[in-house]
Amino acid sequence: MSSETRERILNEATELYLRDGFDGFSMRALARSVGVTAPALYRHYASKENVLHEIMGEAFRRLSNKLYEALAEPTPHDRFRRAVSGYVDFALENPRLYEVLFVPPTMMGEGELPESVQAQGCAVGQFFDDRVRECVAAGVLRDDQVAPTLWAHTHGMVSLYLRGRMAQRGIDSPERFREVFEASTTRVLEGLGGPAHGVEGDGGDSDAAA
Amino acid sequence: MSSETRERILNEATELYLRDGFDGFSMRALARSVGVTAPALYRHYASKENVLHEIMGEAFRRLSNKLYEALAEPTPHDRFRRAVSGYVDFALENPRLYEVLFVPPTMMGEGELPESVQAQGCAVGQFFDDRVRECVAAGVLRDDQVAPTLWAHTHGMVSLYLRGRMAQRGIDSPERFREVFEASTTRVLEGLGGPAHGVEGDGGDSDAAA
DNA sequence: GTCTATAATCCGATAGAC
DNA sequence: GTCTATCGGATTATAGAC
Repeated sequence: MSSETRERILNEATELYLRDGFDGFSMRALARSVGVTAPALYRHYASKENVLHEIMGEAFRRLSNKLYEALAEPTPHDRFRRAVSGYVDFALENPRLYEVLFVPPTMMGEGELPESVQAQGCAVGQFFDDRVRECVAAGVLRDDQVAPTLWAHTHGMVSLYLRGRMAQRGIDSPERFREVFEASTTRVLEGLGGPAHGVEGDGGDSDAAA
Repeated sequence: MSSETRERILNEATELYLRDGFDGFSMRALARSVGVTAPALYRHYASKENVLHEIMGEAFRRLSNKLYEALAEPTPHDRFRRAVSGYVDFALENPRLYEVLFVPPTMMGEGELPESVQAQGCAVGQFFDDRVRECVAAGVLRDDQVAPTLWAHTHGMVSLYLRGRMAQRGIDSPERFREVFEASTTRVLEGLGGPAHGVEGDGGDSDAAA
């Protein structure tokens, strides 16, 4: 069946990318891994760029699965915090998959992203928007404009750490990074809302403190 | 002279990268631009990877020059805000130079960065640390732990915008982005310190509000 | 010492036979 | 769907001319 082969190719492609990185990834090596010759791949994927886009889609899918675990938590605040920590977990445990999510268009070819992949990217953004909206409704966050702020802070911290740009400050291990990240997030959250400042959690909706 | 040729090669390499991006960059095209044959380049640079590292160094140098303009401002707070806005200006006006600063190691080859380039990266971080420390001394910011927080927020916002990850929220023009970024930064700063919350600016040290 | 010329090796992608 | 054969182009090393 066609989609079966496609799937096997994508699995091998993902593993190959995870093992050898971006510049070790070639259609010929992929063909060797799959056990066919290179031209056969073009029956399933239009181009190398196309395969890379699908790897990106796969990465989004895995990230989404990780994020959805947060929905098991009981309160909006817990769901939000677990979504953020799940996001960081994913990035630290799968740095290459995380990197491919934000690769500059310059490096993946000039072509547009397939709609399906773009939709998966939007879904991740939407997930955070929903978590934030929940928190706003519960009085934990001040307003729903903070979603980009919080996402940017999280992505920025992870991104700078993964590129070793924090080693100069002694932040050179995952453990140390988590400490710094938690502290930074708490700092940002305290300012961004919660009963401490703007919103009175008079209803006493349980999960107030960071 | 040797270093003269090296410099000319680097200039051409930077222009070529700016024009054609990462995957349009090749040693052959570079040689054509310079006016020599490809193998001649290897007398001056050990590899393509080496040239890319030097482009990264050049990008850091230009960013530093932009940042240093902030030192012309009179107060710590003004210097800090202008450093941040200069940082954003640089990123929006030179998106490809900004991208090369944070390119994943996976995509530039496995080799380590030259020490000189790494030092230039540290210098940028140090510059922000200094601006923050100044602000702490002036009572504008609460403590100097916020430097990574602010840098991460700034880099995260810029990075997500440049990758089109904010278009889904209608943030698809530089003007709109600047609005959102300013609002987000102000939000973060209000929480992170200043007379409004933690620190009383009783001395009334002039530059208090964002 | 600096550059050129040649060549080995790999890559992406296509055409056409089975 | 897969193969063989092949094209055009890229990186990189080596050998030799100025």
